[in-house]
Amino acid sequence: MLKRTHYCGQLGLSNEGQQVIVSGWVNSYRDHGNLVFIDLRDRTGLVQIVFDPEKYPQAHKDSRTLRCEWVITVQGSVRPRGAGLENPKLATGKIEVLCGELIILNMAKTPPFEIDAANQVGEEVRLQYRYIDLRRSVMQEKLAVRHRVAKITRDYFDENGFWEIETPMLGKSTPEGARDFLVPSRLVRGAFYALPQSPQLFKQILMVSGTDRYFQIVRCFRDEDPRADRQAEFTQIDVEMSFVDSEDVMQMNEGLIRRIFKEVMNVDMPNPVPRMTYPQAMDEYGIDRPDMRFEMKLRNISDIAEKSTFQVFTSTVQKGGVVKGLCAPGGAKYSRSDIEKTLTAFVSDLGAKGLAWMKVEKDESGKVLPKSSISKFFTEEQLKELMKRFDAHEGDLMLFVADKENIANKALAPLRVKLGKELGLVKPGDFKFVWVTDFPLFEWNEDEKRYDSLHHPFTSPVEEDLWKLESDPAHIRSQAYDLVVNGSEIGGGSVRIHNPTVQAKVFDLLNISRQQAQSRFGFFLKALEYGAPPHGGIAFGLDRLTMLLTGTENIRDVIAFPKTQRGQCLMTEAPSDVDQSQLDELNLRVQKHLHQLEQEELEPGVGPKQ
RNA sequence: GGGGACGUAGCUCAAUUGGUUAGAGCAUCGGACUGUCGAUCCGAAGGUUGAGGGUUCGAGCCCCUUCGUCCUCGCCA
Repeated sequence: MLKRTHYCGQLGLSNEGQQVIVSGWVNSYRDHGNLVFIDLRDRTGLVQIVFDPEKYPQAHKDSRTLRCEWVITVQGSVRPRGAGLENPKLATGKIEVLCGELIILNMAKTPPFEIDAANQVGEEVRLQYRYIDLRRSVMQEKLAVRHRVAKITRDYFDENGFWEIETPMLGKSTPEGARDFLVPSRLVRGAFYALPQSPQLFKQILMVSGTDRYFQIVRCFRDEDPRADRQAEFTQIDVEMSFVDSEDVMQMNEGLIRRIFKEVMNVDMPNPVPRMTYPQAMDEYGIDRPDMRFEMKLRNISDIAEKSTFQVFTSTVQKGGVVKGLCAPGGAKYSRSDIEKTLTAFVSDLGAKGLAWMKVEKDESGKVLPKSSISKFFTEEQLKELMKRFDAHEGDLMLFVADKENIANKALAPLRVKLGKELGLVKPGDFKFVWVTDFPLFEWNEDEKRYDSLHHPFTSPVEEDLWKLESDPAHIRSQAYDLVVNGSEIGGGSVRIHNPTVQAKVFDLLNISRQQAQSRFGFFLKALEYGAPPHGGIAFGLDRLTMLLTGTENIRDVIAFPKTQRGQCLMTEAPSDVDQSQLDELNLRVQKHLHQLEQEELEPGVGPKQ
């Protein structure tokens, strides 16, 4: 076998005159009857191979049979291309390899799509033939970035005294949080493992174990419906530290992100990273993960709205709701139908009952005032006050939602981001980092008439709020923190409860009985009683981080073998039926749906689609 | 579970109001060609219009069911 001496993309003028051996896939071929040209591809890039019948007739003859995606090895000499023959589109375009010996290692069927045009090919086909899709340089770059992030993570934590410790994949199901993926046990009949939603309790127990500093790049599983930026199977950079407060955890871990952005993107993350409290984030951005790349902050105008004669506003405020809005700079260019069709539809999909609007324009007398069908319900004084509240100028568009505060926020936050992008307020290549802190420990669950953890039940309250556990749980702040980049939460964590008494009180408030707590988390509560150090940690979403670093909005782009929205792998066709004998061993029986049975009746002997 | 978009040749897309034999580009196959680089030129082949049912003289198009992909709400401690 001819052993490779160089990667295709590495060759350049410095190799002039050298005998080289390169291997890879035929990216394209151009047969002139006389000369034959091949662009050969490996993961580093392309290089042009020339086959000259006068110099190497055998290689030339063989080269005429080559087709795209065949796998070949070429031995030849590097030579500069003549004047005017260089290809500026190719990194190796100043040279070419004159082939002396061609070895065809493998032929290939015609690929289902052209690799160079794959960015226009439907994702379904790309996922079916993922091995071909991944040959593209853009995909290989994403894989490389992901690798770089993992490598930097391991180096960084190693340098700081962390150990990478694996935790079980086959774990115990707990009813809290997301739906579990279950794995039936063969040896314990009728019992199930759950795949981990995160290694949360294990990493805390590792702190009790005296491990002191732990990290893991770990696969997690949550059986919930996917979105563009999440799927059921994902990867966390999971971290935990002992004898620390939240400042220690934030500083240590922003150091990791700082290094990643510097080394991968050459982006300097500010030091220190700006902080924002949860109340401020909700107030000004309507969401706990504010996109700080542009202003356009939300403003509460309930006080002004209350004084108007616009009933939608006044009645909302009287019922305890709010009138909140934003001012889109230059937004007056939206036509009335843009606003009332597109923007109103956008917010009503998010639960808002309507969207009030005012364009800031010059009237006949030259006065710049908000104008719309509802401006007549406001005095000129009030209109001016509105403009002042938003610092609005001529040509701006003010938009308002009147509703319960959480609904107004839920509608306005995505609207703000949509408008920010549409109005070009987001600069490409801009990264804005912020730590969001001071989350409430609980949120009230109206349906269940109890409190829910905002983060998770092991999050520690802020010490000076501890006394409120009995009297005022709704206003306890937690020692939790989220790192947000460009409106995307890339990591979150907290200082944990290490006191069994406090942990028990929290379970009480979550309406988890002592007995339930014992059966679900007994092993963990027991561990806390045997000398738990104060500890805290964080987890980063490796997939989302890689998305930011590669500039994609699709999580499947940064996962080598992703799943579709129904959790299927189109390449392997998982999940699939299993043999009856496997089910028997596990003591499982599968109940078929009616339409499945009907189909089998129609086509005897044909099972459901695999 | 709800809402939306889509599904026509290997790929990306056309196809008038429901009307003749469903077209084009790229890819593929054959041929030509002395330096191309998304080569070019000539020619050929390629279709159960995702599947099933219905309406109709007639369905890619209308209706129903179903399968699949994507986006989204719910969900995601």
